[in-house]
Amino acid sequence: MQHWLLKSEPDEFSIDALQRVGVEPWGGVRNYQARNHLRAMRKGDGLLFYHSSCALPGVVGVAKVARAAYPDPTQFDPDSDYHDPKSNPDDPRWSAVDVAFARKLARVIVLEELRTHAGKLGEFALLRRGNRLSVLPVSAAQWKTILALE
DNA sequence: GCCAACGTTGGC
DNA sequence: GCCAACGTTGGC
Repeated sequence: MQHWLLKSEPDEFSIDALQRVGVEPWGGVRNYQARNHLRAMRKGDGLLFYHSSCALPGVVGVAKVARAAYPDPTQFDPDSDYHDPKSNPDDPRWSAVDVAFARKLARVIVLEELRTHAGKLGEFALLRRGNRLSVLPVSAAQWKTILALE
């Protein structure tokens, strides 16, 4: 099983919102590196759910990949904010996956706390300066370390 | 609201 | 293919 971290702005879509709907299509990603991570996901992969651009940025829950990558329908929807007129329907540029709620953490593991464990976490894209990717790979060791903080 | 990081765009 | 301009992200 592989592991990933998904960022979401809680004002847009929070862990509570994911809990309510159960399964959510994860689309609208318009960055090639993040897209490639989506495409590498397999059904059953573990996901850390991270709240960004908020008062307490940090890991708030665990989710799973419910469906591997498929063409993101929003790229072909002229009414969508994520519409991409340059995407070719015969070779879609953007992908989505389905994300299933697993559980909320007992407490928020805030970014600040993760930084204090930078040594144990090793090379971790989330802790790098200027990190702007919304989908990041997480190693098995990092997964274990982060959840052990809970 | 500020600012650093950095991806994308478009002129040349 | 280079590079300046611009837009977006996200922590603070």
